[in-house]
Amino acid sequence: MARRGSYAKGVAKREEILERSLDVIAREGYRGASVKELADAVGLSQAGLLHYFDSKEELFTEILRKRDEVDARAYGGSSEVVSPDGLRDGFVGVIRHNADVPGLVQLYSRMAVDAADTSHPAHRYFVDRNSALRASFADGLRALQAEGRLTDVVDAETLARIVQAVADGLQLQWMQDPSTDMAGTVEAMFRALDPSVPAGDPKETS
Amino acid sequence: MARRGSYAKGVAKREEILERSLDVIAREGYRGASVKELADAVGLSQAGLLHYFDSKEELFTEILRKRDEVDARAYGGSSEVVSPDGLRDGFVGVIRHNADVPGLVQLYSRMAVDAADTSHPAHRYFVDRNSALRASFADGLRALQAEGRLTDVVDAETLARIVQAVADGLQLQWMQDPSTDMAGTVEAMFRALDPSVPAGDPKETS
DNA sequence: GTCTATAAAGTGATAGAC
DNA sequence: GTCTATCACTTTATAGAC
Repeated sequence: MARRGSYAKGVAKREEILERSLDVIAREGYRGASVKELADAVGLSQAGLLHYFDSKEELFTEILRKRDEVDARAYGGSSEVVSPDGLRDGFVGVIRHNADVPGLVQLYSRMAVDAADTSHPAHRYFVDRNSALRASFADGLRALQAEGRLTDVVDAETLARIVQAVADGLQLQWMQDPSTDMAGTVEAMFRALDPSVPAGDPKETS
Repeated sequence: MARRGSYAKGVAKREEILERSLDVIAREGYRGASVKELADAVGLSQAGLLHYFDSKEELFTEILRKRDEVDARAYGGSSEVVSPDGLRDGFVGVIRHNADVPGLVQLYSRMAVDAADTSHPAHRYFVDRNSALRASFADGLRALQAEGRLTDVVDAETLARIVQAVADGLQLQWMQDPSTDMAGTVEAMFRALDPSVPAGDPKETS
């Protein structure tokens, strides 16, 4: 950001790098990859890649941002006003999709841990993203509560926090054991929190 | 493990190292600490510390094990047969305690990500621990279901998975923003899943 | 804009003295 | 059992050629 190469061409190349990086990491995985590894995969030298980013940490933070951008386009969860069901389905859709891109899940989780440090470039990214995400969830969940399809024993903000925690926590479980059904479990959670579902007939998860 | 120094004295020293490590990491935090840093903190040279462990990864895995051992003793969640309420309260107790040991939360989360790799020494630790934990949860949750204090719309195994995910996911949120009320949110979750709680009077979280 | 080359600082692990 | 010393690498970042 704010680098002198921020002219049209440089920006385009930057975007291209981020998109290629997403692709490569999604396919080939991320295990604390070095700048050099990513550079090789992207077809640049290490120095050539870092020409576009101030540091490794900034580079990987931007990759996460780009991923959100792509996901938002594909699953429409961010800018538009959508129905509560649309938001819920988009959320589940992203989770289902995540099972196909293990490297990105790993990158996200790893960065989430590293960014606990307030001086990490991704710290602000996570804080902002999480609160925006939760606010958006809370709106959708409030609407579901109003329709009687979600418990109102707990306020929507707290439920949003819980929903987000489930999604992140399931990723950790899934990384250890890829047979974990992330999307199915999230759907089960919504069912469990839906007072309009009749008791006593536990449905199968998958 | 299985090192020739497995005589009484060596074992005792090993235990002492692990306990000191827990203490130091809990207090001073863990940000991908090196063996040397930990060695200094524990009062040994790097080589002196590694004399007791085969590798860095094994060392940190053992620290996690020791932590479970300590927590199990303090919050009695593992070996004994306890009431469903005891198990639930122990669980919430551990979570409340975790807010006082940020370094351990960070170590745990970091290792959970790294151990996604099946060849990581902690991989088996996490797989075993998670399934044991979930089995234990499932038992307790089943009992709660039988008493009508927990939804039976979803089977106990899946609920156990959800509960674990919430705990792990909240840790990530809390690391980014320490004002996150992990224990309170978990309690809210149990309330939200309790069909005997009357609707319509959302209680405050904390 | 991209490269090669290199700096500067770690890392985990091991050999060997004591 | 613990230390010092050192090995063999790897890492990010930067300087400077082209």
